[in-house]
Amino acid sequence: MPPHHLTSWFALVSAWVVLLPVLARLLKASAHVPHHEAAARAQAAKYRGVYYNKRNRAFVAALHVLDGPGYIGCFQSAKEAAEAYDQAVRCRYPKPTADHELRCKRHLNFPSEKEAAYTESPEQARTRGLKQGGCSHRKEARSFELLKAASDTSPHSEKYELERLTGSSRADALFKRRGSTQTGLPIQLKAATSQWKQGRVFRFNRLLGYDRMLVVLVALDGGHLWAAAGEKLAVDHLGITIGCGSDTNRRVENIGSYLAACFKNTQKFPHISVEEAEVQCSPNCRVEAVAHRQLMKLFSRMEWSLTCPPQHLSAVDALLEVDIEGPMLRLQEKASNFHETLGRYHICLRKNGGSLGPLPYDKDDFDLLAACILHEGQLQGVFLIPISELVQRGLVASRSCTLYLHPPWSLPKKNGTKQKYAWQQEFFLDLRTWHGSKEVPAQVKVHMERLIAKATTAAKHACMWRLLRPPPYTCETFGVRWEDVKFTAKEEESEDEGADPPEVPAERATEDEPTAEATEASAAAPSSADSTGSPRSPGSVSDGEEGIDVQVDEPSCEEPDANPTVGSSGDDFPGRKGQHVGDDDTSVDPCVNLWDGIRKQMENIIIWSLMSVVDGIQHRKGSVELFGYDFMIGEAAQGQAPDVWLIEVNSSPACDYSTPVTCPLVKQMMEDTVKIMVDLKQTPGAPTGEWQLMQHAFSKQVPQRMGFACNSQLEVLGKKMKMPKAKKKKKRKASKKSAEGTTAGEGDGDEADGEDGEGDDGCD
DNA sequence: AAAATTTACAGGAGTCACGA
DNA sequence: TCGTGACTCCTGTAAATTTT
Repeated sequence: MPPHHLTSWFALVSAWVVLLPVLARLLKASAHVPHHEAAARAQAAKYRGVYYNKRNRAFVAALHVLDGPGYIGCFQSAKEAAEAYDQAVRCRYPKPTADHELRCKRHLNFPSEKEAAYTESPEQARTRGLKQGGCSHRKEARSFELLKAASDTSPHSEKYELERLTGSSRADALFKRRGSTQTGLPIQLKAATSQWKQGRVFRFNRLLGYDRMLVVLVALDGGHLWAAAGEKLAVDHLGITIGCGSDTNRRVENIGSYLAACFKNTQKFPHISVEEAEVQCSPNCRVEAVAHRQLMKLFSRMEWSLTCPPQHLSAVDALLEVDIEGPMLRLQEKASNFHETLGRYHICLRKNGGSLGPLPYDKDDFDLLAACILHEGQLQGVFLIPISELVQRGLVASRSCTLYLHPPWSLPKKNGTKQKYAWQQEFFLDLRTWHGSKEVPAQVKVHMERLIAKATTAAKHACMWRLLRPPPYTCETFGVRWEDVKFTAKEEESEDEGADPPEVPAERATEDEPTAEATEASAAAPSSADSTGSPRSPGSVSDGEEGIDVQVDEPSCEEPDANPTVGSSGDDFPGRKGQHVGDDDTSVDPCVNLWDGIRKQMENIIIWSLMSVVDGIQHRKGSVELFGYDFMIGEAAQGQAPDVWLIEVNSSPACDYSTPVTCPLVKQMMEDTVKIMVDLKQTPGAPTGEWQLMQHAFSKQVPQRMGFACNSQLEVLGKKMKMPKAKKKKKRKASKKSAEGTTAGEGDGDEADGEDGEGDDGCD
């Protein structure tokens, strides 16, 4: 036997010697599992939510959700358990629930043909994707807010402050001396919402790897804080049950003092700088974090403010405020290191599309792309490209693609490609000579101002409404969850089919189908009674005295018709402005404020519509009526306000929470109505919330009519005039004679006229 | 009830096929 | 052979689901 064969033989034998004990253990283990149990497990594995319980020798069906253990029951066969699981899924996520169809398709063991055939629309997929994708950012922000709020109440807050670090940094926050730019105590934040019943258990994951760092565990929905040194957390995941040892051993009541104590213990918690914290984050995220910080520094040198959006939006990484009164530019930040082998920089232009995978950006997703290019952690330059430019070049809004960036020192080698990317040079800022110093080179400064002005103009002219900030209140403001309060069409149908269908206004049937296309605006207007004469519905409010007639026909309407409160202010929400363009900004064309025109038209429509029915309204003391106006806004011609069209007016409009958007609006409206009905009556000048007094020029022209509608005391003074009988008879005889030659109808009309004339005479 | 695992997401970096 | 662009991979996170 040749020597090399001998070697192979020995290798084979030694491999078997090593493998045999392993095989023996495996065989022993498999022999230990009874055949029937293995078969049962295989049966259970066929179905979702079904497990084999060897102790009971039964199949367990379980649907575990956040608010309960989810045990369904034990069954003799796996199929029975699977059917029970399906039933539980259908109960847990009934039809009106969001994602019902998708859950049925994905989760049911035996979906119907219709359920199996369900396909998610792109909008639904994207909404779902954003809901999941954005949650981590929201959690991170929320946990920092909670920690900051807790530490700010401490007396130590005068001396120390918490600084939030960029999202991907390994440390989430630095606790440092107030105003200091030096190092601080690195804090890793971990957030969790309660699991199980009564919010008693909080589960934190991925706790390892934070040595020499203070780990703070935040209970998002309980407000509790726990803290421990990173190295003391010897487990990767930790469940904390309120009241148990896991809670009491780590709970920190006075976080301010605790942080200050940790801050002083530099041996245990070595201080680090912001830059050091960034270096500790993952390589992928580090690029982005480093770029963001340097970009922020660059913009601060220009006295511009770069902030994180208040709510995480998938396509918006930061908000750039160039001017306090100016619009806010929504930035999509990208960063790239130089690719050594390929000799280029590149970024991916795509966004999360839920189950549909990556999607291209939409033309309204952001205003400005800030693509940073780095080398060894230093910002070499940045491309500031308005989204309109990207749209024009087919890089967004049509497909998701990779954008290859070519700064002047890394131009493509081929002439054709060089030409293809030549357009990028216009949007490039060379920052190689800047080095983060206080003075930005003058040439760069001028170029940057020009680029930002260009993006600002494009953004302002693209769509005015995007620049409006959302109302300052959401469902959370009122401490409610949309899932708990939402009103569904099904519920309404069942209600409508109930006791008195005739009393439900006809408009109700159509009003709760919100259309995304139609811009809906609701306005309340005063009235002394329901013009339809229908009984009061929950939409009506009563104050026990006069109605809210102050809104239209107060004598103060005699103010000049140029009263600016009518639609010109644009600040219908606190802190929300129409985002007027700074007049002094000569480099940018002033943007047309479309909202003022829209609002003026809406108010005119409201006034005219009420004027047209004012005669038919009967006053009812102590009552007011709420009207809901539906408007549609047409397309605006260049530089002109768009036409506003009235769709319908609903008396006693539905005040249910038909959408997550209307839910907080209705709640706010209810609260503010009380301010008008109670507060304003008791204290003149009291705040009225979102309600604004409509002082319309037109109301001046018909003071008597409006006064009549609002229960003014109309009284006829004087005494009845007695008409001479003979004269009257003559007149009647004369009219009788003339009536013989005419039709009976005409005669009736004359008689009526005569009576009217009599009345008029009396009045005179 | 608790622990473990899977899923889904975003982001930059890397790979590979194609064509000039 | 090299430049280009589409596609995949890797990492980190929290939520959801599965298993014990």
